[in-house]
Amino acid sequence: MTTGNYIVFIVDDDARVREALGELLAAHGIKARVFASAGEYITAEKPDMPACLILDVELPDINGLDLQGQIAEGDHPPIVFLTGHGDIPSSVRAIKHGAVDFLTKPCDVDALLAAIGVAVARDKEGRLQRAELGVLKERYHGLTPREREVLPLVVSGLLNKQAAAELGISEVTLQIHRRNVMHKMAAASLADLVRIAGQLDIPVTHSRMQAGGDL
Amino acid sequence: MTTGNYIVFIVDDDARVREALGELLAAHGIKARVFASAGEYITAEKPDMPACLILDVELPDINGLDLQGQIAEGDHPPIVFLTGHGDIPSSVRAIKHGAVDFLTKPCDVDALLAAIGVAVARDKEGRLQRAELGVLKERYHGLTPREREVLPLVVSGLLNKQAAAELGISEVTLQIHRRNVMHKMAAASLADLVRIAGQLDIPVTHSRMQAGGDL
DNA sequence: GGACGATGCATGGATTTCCATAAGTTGCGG
DNA sequence: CCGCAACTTATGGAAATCCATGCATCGTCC
Repeated sequence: MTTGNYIVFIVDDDARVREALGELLAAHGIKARVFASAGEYITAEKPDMPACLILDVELPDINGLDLQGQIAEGDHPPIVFLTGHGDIPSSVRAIKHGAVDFLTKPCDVDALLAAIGVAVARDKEGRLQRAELGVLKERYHGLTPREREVLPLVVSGLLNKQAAAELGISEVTLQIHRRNVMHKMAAASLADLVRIAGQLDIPVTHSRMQAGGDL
Repeated sequence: MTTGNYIVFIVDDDARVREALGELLAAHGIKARVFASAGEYITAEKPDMPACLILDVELPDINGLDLQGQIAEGDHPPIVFLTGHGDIPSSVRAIKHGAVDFLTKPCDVDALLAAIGVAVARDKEGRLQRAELGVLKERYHGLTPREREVLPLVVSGLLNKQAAAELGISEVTLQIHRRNVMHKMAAASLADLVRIAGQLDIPVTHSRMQAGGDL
């Protein structure tokens, strides 16, 4: 097992719960940081590392489920709900929105630790994904407007000739744009570029359909 | 709104519930078919159309959640759980495993109808996806063993020369295989073939990395 | 044995892509 | 005004791909 290089955020309005959870995790060598309210959690400076959020549903300022919805937009650690007065609709909503688990107090320690493990693993995976995608987006950002027009045509499978006609420029010019795109996107081949474009959700605007070559 | 061309399967051991649900759906012009047990549902001949499965957790033969696990392997309609004695862990497990909703009796009619709507929409989408993927798999199945070796090399971005060397055959022969693959897979371009290979989860075994052409 | 499909190789030409070199316009900011 | 970035075009040769035609071997099935 790799070193547990991660942190667990705990948001609960009950000081005793915060203390108990903190000690429990500390006893297992897990770094933790507690917050008494949603607002406190949101405004706090959080370290940039794999994490997991243990969230109570009943909070003094806003509902835990609503907090889940609010932070759903940006990057946020996977959530494990831990509540004393949970009901089925809440749990359903929580899981539907991506929560790792929905536990009720008092909860099984093993179940909690397992949920934390899953959440952290998911976060690590997610962070890797976001990092990779971030690199691609950065490269895409470095393209000139014209190059951003060329890219979808190329990955659609158009010939240089056809793509050039589409843009109303000469084939030679398009070839240069295409070359620049390949370089800037660090694609080793057209196949690579197609996959990169797929990850960036670049739509296939034109396709080179001709004869219906069925089997 | 398109015509409601779908059917709702109801699995519940309580005859009164079956009857009530059947009438409720009939009153809304929704086709339904009832089953008294999981086994009855599994063995029954079910029409091939968009559907949705309303499932009770407590069944005479096996647990509803276990049934969900069993049919998870193959194609099955999205599940809406409807139970009288639900608990949070059950609901969490159900949703985690892909159930559309987890409702408790007596349940809100609107909620049930909404869940059915979501489930049917999801099934329609899923059927489309499976149909497309099925066509691709069929085409892939039509490839010869050698062609199935050539495909991953080609979509990895290797030059014909390199791919040929990889297989220990001449470049000419590889070109022929490549051509056949394109035809059989009905790919209009290499870009197309790369996307198709992606849908078929064909791994990129070799890549043509050379100079680290960073920005 | 013969038909058939899979695999293999070759030649040759048309098309396309890849690459470098050279050079022109436009528009913006220092 | 000068530099710079973006966009544009041209020429020319090397490399790769696309395509057709022809042919050989091997194993299987009828």
